[in-house]
Amino acid sequence: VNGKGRTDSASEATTQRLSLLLRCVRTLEAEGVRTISSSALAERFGLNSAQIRKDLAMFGEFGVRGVGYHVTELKNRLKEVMGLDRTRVVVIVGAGNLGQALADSRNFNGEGFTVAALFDVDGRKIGSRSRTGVVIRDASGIPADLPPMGAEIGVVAVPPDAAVSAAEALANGGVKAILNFAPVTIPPIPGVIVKNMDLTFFLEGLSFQLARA
Amino acid sequence: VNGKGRTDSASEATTQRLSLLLRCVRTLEAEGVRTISSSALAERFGLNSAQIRKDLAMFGEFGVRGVGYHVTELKNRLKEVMGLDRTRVVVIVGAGNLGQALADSRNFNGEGFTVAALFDVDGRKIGSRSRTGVVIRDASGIPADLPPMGAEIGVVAVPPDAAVSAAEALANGGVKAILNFAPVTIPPIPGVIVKNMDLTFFLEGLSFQLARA
DNA sequence: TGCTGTGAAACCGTTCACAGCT
DNA sequence: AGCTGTGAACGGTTTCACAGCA
Repeated sequence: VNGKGRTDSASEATTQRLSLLLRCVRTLEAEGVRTISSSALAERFGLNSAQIRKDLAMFGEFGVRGVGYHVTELKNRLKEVMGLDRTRVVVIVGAGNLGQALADSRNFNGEGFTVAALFDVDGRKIGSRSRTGVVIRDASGIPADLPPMGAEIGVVAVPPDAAVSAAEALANGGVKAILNFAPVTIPPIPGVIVKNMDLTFFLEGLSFQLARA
Repeated sequence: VNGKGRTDSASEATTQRLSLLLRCVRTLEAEGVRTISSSALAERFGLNSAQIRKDLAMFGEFGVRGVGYHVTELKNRLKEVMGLDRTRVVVIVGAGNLGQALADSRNFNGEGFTVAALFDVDGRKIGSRSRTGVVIRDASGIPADLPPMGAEIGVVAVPPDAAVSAAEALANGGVKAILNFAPVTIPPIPGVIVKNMDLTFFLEGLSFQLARA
């Protein structure tokens, strides 16, 4: 809640739409488009113009009546609102296939994020590096190692039975948000945002839809 | 829509809850619990009992008044309803880090799914196998190779600019559902269910929440 | 008595439609 | 004239509360 009376909720769905919107705006900017109306945006990317306006209105008035939105300004405002105007440090627990894939991925590096380290319990992996050079450290050092790195986001990419303790170690190390890939519900941790990205749910969701098609 | 007047919608949220419920029920079964009421289930796993009953009621009446649900029966009914009582064949396009991680993952194998093949354009990878033995084939053979495998689900794990054509190739090969990991919107394909699992959205979502905490 | 299944109520997010600014 | 920003209507989902069955 801020002083101007806007900015209340910001639901899950809104959040996703803002990410999508940012991607669209980047595309437009790359094409050299200077200005765009909510309806043109909606038509181009298959969205709803009223919803775009509602979503944006949450963060102030940065459209120009009779004209639309200035593309570059819109992009910067979105990045700012989403906290992408600075780089956040990410650490990943679990240097298995998935953990290394994430550490090396474009998503987890450029544009607001850097992966500072991988952590694992496997002595053979500790000390080596991922393909793009992210160091693999000993998982027992998590609470002590994170503060100097300034890690804000922790990713859990370990087997199910190790997930909860990995999350706790990350929380002890001071991360403020956790992205969990293990098919396990992480119990709530005070002061930490936990987001589950359970791949099982997505696959089972598809299966479910296929079963009733 | 079926003959008994139930089974209409089944929203996204419902679908996810059913997956979660199945996981909970499996846990209970492993603990040897024979029977459980919706309120006990709700309390144990932090859910809402009325919602559990509503979700289940969509698929018939399999609770016992005054008692609750029989755990094993509930599990079997859920598996059936979600189409997990048989094994679906999955193929993955993109044998990079992520593709291989998925091919070898527990999620994508046991419990209703098997990964039959990986596909890639890189000649050095073609013909080799993933760590757990999934063959890597030439991506140009997708449309021809899929039908004999009986592939129903395709996973897109390629760089952004190759994602749309990968999805089209999968559709031509006859898959009925696609799970897309590339940060690109796949245009709708008639007769194919497309689900986007954009990792960028999840990370940006966390950043957004951190920015306003 | 105890719990399910379900109509009714409350809630939330989306869409509509227009007043008002440029 | 054109488009934003927004109050009001709508539709869907969640929660409540209870009738009815074991």
